[in-house]
Amino acid sequence: MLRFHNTLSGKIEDFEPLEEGKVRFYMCGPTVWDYAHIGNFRSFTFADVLQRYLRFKGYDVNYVMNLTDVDDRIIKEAAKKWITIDEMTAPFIVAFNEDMAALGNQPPDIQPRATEHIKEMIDIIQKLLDNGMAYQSEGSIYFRIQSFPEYGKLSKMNFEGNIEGGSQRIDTDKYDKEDARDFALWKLVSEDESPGWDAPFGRGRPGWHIECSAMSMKYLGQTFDIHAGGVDLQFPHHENEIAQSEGSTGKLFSKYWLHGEFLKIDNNTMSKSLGNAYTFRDITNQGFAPLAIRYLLISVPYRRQLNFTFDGLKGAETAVERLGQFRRLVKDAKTAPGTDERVQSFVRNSLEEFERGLDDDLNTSRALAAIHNLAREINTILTETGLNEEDKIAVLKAIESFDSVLGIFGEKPGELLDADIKRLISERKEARRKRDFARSDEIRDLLLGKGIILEDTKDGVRWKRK
RNA sequence: GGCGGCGUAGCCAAGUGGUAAGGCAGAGCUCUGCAAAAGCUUUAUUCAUCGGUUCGAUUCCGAUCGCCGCCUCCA
Repeated sequence: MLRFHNTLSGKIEDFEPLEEGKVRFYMCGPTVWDYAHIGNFRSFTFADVLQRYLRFKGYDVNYVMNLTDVDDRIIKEAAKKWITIDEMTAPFIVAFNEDMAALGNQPPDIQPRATEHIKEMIDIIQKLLDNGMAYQSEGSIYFRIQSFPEYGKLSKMNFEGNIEGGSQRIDTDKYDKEDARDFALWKLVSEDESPGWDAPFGRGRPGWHIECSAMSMKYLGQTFDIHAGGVDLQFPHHENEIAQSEGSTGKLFSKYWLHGEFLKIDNNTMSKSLGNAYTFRDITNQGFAPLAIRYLLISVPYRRQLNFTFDGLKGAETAVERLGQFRRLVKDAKTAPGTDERVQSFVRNSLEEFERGLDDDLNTSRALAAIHNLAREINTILTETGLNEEDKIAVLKAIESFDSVLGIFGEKPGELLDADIKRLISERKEARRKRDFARSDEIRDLLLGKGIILEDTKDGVRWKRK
């Protein structure tokens, strides 16, 4: 039974989708005005693991991740450069999707863009105006928080005490709002100002939060199963989404809310001023494999902060190599017919433990431990007695199951060797047979220079790329 | 100031009211022409500190210290 920590209740809950066998899942995507940093990619990678795991469990999943392509920063940047919003965001959208693919994250079923859903936003705002939950002030439209008593149910913040006694004062005079907490749904822009969209309540542009309400409900319905995002979005973004959506429909917005923690870098805050707000590209440019980054990002369960270090990344690289190697060893293993109950039970146990781990609020640490334990056990058998045919099939099937969810075994060993290299390998084999080790080593060095590492095993020579 | 999270071996970390998963690094061994790979063994009388509850706490409660996040704009 799959269980999640639901931010809404603050508790671990059994997962029961609204509709049998179907899961409607919305993930808050990136703001495409800059390269996303590695903390964001951790959230997106967990969304991917969740999405994959739901499918693994047999659910029919509709997975939506939006692109935020309109906000004040984008508008200002675009204006500064005298380009349109589309021109401004296009390279970052391309880069984001490239990075996601490199990280092994599957594309969402739908990737809607805010700028293409202005009409849906206007409709929601109109409903809120009609039912008195929004008001116009100086041309802009604000959400009236007083009209939504449940405000704060997600972030569980005590606004009363905070505003009066806290050190964080809100200067109400600064705004033309009835209540300091009220937030903008629609911001007035003048006729000549760009960009702007015409709405029955005046030309303007959307506030930040309204886009996710509009896009999630359009593609998933007024009530859907899972809404996820990074912790940074919990307040105010998600709190406001709930207010707008439930205010306009009168129905529950999302049943489960999941929030992924960011990371610490060397036990420190990740921040631009400290110079450690790495983007995915910063890290791959240092030569680290995307697969190792993926492994590191999911090596700690999503609700815990991961301490990101380059030492840890090197460790992840080794671990990932070992797993890929494990699959290759099993695949290449010569087998005897038949089956061994001991192996079959190793496989069963590790699959069970893998699922138990992921069922437990997506505990990827547990799932990884199950995989490593199987790898060790099978490796032992491989060197000591060898695998039987049916056991080999079972092990490979288990690996495919693990990989379909976590995606950490890397690519299948390719048959990318060109004829030249193949010829050299067979020449070396012949040299070794004649015990001409000088020539043998010469060839090995030659291939090493081409980035091919040769290893002699009892089943023959094996190669891998550097 | 308010709210929340965390502090487990050299490093990254899982976990539980009954005595510590997994990974990386290190050490020893097996195998090997050499190397590599792989395997095996090994590495926390102890889970920030101090009290309390309990037959028993790393796990529950309280305090202290340290780290991280949110509470303001913009997303």
